[in-house]
Parts: sequence; C-alpha cells; structure tokens
Amino acid sequence: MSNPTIYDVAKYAGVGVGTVSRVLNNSTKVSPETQEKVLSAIRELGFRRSKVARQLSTGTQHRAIGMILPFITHPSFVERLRGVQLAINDLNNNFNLVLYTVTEPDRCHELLLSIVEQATVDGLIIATLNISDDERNLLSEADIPFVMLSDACSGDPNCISPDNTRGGYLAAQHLLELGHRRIAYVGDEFSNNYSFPTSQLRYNGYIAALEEYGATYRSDYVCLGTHGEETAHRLTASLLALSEPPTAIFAMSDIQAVGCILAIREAGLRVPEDISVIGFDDVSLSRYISLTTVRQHLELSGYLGMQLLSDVLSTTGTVRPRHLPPLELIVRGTTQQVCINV
Amino acid sequence: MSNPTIYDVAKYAGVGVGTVSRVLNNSTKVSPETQEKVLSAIRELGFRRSKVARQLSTGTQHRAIGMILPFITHPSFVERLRGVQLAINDLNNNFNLVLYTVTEPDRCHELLLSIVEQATVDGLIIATLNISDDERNLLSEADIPFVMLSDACSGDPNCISPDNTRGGYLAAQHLLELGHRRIAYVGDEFSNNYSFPTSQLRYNGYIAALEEYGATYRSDYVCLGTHGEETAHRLTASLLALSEPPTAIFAMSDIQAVGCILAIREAGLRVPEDISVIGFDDVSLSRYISLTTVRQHLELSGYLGMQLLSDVLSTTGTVRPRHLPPLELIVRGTTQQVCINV
DNA sequence: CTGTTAGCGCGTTCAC
DNA sequence: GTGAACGCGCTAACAG
Repeated sequence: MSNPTIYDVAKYAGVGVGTVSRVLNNSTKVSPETQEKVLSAIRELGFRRSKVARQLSTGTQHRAIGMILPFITHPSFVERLRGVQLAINDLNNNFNLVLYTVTEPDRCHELLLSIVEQATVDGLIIATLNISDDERNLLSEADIPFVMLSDACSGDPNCISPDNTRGGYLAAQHLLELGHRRIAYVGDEFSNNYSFPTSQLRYNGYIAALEEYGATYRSDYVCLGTHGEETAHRLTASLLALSEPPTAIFAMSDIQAVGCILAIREAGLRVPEDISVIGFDDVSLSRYISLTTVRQHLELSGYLGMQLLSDVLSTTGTVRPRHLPPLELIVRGTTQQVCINV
Repeated sequence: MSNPTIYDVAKYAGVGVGTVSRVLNNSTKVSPETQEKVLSAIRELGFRRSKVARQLSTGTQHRAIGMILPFITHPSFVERLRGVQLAINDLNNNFNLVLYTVTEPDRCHELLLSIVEQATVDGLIIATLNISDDERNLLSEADIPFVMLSDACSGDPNCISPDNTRGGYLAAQHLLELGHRRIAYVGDEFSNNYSFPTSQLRYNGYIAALEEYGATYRSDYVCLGTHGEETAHRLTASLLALSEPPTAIFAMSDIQAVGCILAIREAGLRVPEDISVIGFDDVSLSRYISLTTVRQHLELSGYLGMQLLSDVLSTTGTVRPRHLPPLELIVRGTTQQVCINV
C-alpha cells in the first residue's frame, strides 16, 4: 500500500487511533508496552504523518508565498530574493517563502500549472520572467494574487520595475559627459527565450543619449549575446579587434561589465585609462571591483514586491502602490575622461 | 469573523456548500444568477479558500523541505542554496523548497520550534548553523529528518562538511612553498553567536602548516573580527601598520580576501608583487578577480545534502552516505613567490 | 491509560 | 442545476 494512515497503524498495532495519535505527539499518558507496539507498527508500515491533515486538524495557518525565478547564475536574482526574505521577516506575519527556479523557459508554464493545481501557495512573486495573458488568467481564476519583479510592465500596479530606458540613458550620458563619443553597447540578445526586454530597453536609452549628444551610432559597436561574463568577454575581444575600437563600453549588467574588463586587461589595455567601462545593477560585487554602474535597487524591489503582495493578501480593498526610487548613477573607478590622443 | 469558510459563504448566499464549491472550481453547471450571488457573497465576506483543506480533500501530496540559513550576506550561502535547488530539480520528485533565514542566532531556536509546531516541512537542511542536542531531539521526536551543511560535524553521517583544517593547511602550505614566512591570518572570531567553528578549524590548519615548515608563529599576525569585507579591510590596515608587516595573508574566506586586497591597494602596495593573498571557498566572484583560493565545492555540498535528505525521506533503511571531494587549491593571480628584498 | 467520536474546510459523489 | 452527505488524515475532547 502506498501511504498508511493512523488507522492502518492502529489496526496493525491492535489499538485505537487516539492512542496512535498520542504516541505520535509524545503524550506521556501511554503505557510503555502499547507505546512500543505502536512504535513498531509505525516502523514496519513505514508510516509518516500527513502534514496537511495535521494542519487542518490543528487549524494551523501559515500563508505560503512562492517566488519564481529563472535559474540563471546571476547576483541580481539573489539580491531580489534577499529583499523578499527581508520583507517576510519584517512583516512577521508567518509567511513561508517557497522557492521555485525555472531552468528552462518552457518549464515556467508547467510550474504555474502545478502550482495552481496543487494549491501550494497563497501568492506568487514572479521575478524577471514574463507570463502570458493566459497564464495571468489562470492565476486570477485560481485566486492566486501575484506581483512581478520585472522590466516589461511599467504602469502595471502589481509590478515593481525600474526605468530601464532611463538607466540606459544615464549610463550613456555619463560616458558622453566624460567626452566619449565611441561608445559600445554589450548586452543580451533582444529576444530571448525568457522574453524579458531588459536589454532592449537599456539599449533604447543608450541610443537616445547618443542622439542627444550628437554621437554617431555605429552598428559594429553594438554587441549582443547570451547573458553571462563569458559571452561579454568574447564580445569585448571582438570590439577591441575593430580598426577603430570604442573608447568606452556600456555593459547592460555588472556581470557583463566584469567580462569586458577582463577582456580589456587581457588585451594589454587598462581600465579606465585606455577604455572606460560602466555596468548596470550595482550588485554587491561591483563595490569590490570599484565598478562604475547604475544602481537599480534590486533588493528594495524584492522588499517592495513582498510588501505589496502582503497587502493584496490581507486587505480587501485596493492596495497602496509601491514605487522604486529613481535610478542612480554610481561613479566609481572604471570610467574617466576620454583620452584625446587615443 | 476571522476566516469565513464555504459554509459561511453558502449561508450568506442562500445556497448549499456544493454550489459554492462549484463556482470556486469554475464548474459550468451553475446558473448565472446563483453564480453571481455566490461571487458577491465571496467578495463581501472576503472569503479565501483554505489551502490545507483543499489539499487534504484532493489528496495532493507535495513534500516540503525547509532550508535554514543565516541571513549573512555571503555568496557561500547562495551557492549552497543553488546546489539544493539543483538537486530538487534533478530529483523531480516534486519537493517544495521553503526558505528560512535566521537574522539573529537566537531566532534559530524559535524558528525550529515553530517549524515543529506548525508541521510545515517534511525535512530540513540546516546550513552552517549549529544546533544543540536539545534541538536535535526536538526534531527527531517530531520525526523531521535533517541534514546539516556545516563544519562542526565531521563523521556525522547526516552532515556534509569539508575538511576545514586541511583547507587551512593547504592555504598556508601554498604560501610557505612560495617562500613566505611572515604569513598573517585574517578570519572570524573563534567564538561567534552562530557557533560555527569554521575560523578556528582553518586557523588550526594554518598553525599546523607553519609549524611543519618551521615558520614562527606571531600572535600579531592573527587578526580576528566579525565576518565581512569591511572588517577584513580594517584588520589588514592594522597588519600593514606593523613594524614588520607580513608578506602574505591567508583570509579565511574569499570575501574577506577582497577586503584585504582593497586595503593593500589603498596602502599603495600591489598584490601579489608586494603582498600575496589567498582566500577560501572559491565563490564565483573569485574567478572574476583572479583570486587564489581553496575550493570547497559549496554548490555540490548543497546538492549532496539534498540528495541525502531525499533518501532519508523515501527509503526506510539506512541511506548511502555522501562525501565531498577533497579540497582543491586553486592558484590564480593573487599569490606569488616571496620577494626577498622585502 | 485507552477507544470512540466529532470536527478541521473543502471536493465530490449522490439523489432530488 | 442544486443541496445534502461522506471522506480526506489527523487531533482533541469525551467517555470508559
């Protein structure tokens, strides 16, 4: 048999269910002999208490909130997660955080299906992944509120999102103000399987700044690839091989900026003396390597998202919207004035 | 009233519970009028379905495994977490990962209490935190199996642990082989509130290596403080201020090594030309900054721990023990032969 | 000390 | 279409 219940145990041990329950709960009022009988029955049947039945019976209520994030090895997800966890601790409302990672984009759909089907969580925080209208309906029909920590939903009240376009603008503007005109962009492919348009948006800001400052756009300065330090490393190498290489690089994430910097150093050039590099995100790593970047308050976005979800779950009316503070340019050591004789 | 049930809704709407359940599950066989009645009743009462009751009724089974980790901003925890998550995905046995972070050491105890009380998980992975014998008993009486990802439990079959002493030895040995004799140790206080002896163990290995190579031990070369980059930064500054500063530093973690390096650079010295630095852990950051370190397979330890727990939860007999591969010295760019004229 | 029974809240047959 | 009754597995209160 698959899952023995206390009834099975009771029958097997020749006692009542009450007695089984008592030994399970370490009630002292059980004679040693019967205790042993029950215990051995439990052992032989491989009995294990049902969590849900117990919770229902005791009236235990703990709200579970699920957080879905892509299984990309990237510090930004960690920071958001930390923010969520922090909010949960502060809320002190015994929420349980259930973590789901989606290894492949396709699996997100089946995950949502199983979450709805199995009624595993009371609310959902979806980080970075975009979900279709069908999936939104699925969740709302199942009465599972959700907030998104994403980029593609400015204006959506249950989405915490930075202004990526503005961020891209800020980054490029910083380089332009330093006198750079040959500015490259290293980022993710615009259309990826996870379908988040982060790279596209930051690129848009970059383009807008170039135009505004009268810097000419060059398609060979735009390098896109899969996310990660390695790809950025490779792309940067190709940039340096150009007959007229850029004097500055805007990497769409700090991790990619690291790849750029490593490639530049390997080519025997210095940062920022020969080439300036600016990243995006301001993950904790960036402070250690003194990277100039654009801070997007990742941890805070997780915090606010969780707060928002908590409100949705506990209040019946409309909830107070949350807004991220504006993006900040963090100038550290990897950018400097363009060297005129380059 | 606190939590309305379908009975309340049914009464309020003037229908039977079956009908309420039907509209909840989008059954088509409900007349539009009654559907609307029920829906408005739900709205007005602020009704929300009970997760547990639903799960019990539908027979949904998903095992939940909890992971407890200290809320220290440290990449090593993230890597272990990733390993656990990876194992869960591979196991494909619909485990749910519930994340608990303990902000203060004292809160670990109450967390365990509440986990046992509320029957929230089927098993537990406890990272880095040590638990008392009382707490062990608590868990075993509650029939909650657990594995530890820790340092203080070599020999314990349900604990995945690297050989920290050996790691400390390897790190110091590497520096000694490079000719260094003035080797400092920067690490955590030996007795901290979380009571994990990592620092002590790595220090022991360091001492053993010093002795073996005939390097004299100097108490002013041993700098202990709270964990983190900032503290290591400060401690290193004091090391450099010594009349006879060390030629090499062994930092007990990569993050602390980063602090050392920053302090050294700020003092106008170079790494590794003037001072060598070796870390410990080999978190992903270390590759980016080309840090020499000791790899301790953090992600794998999470992976193995989860596998172990899964075995305990599914098999009745004894489970196959898991072992971490031996620690590896990863030589990168922050250590080199001692400069004789220093 | 121990067996019996009534809920816990919801899904799901059944008859109506 | 709809309401009533039963069962999910367990705890707790009640008799004995």
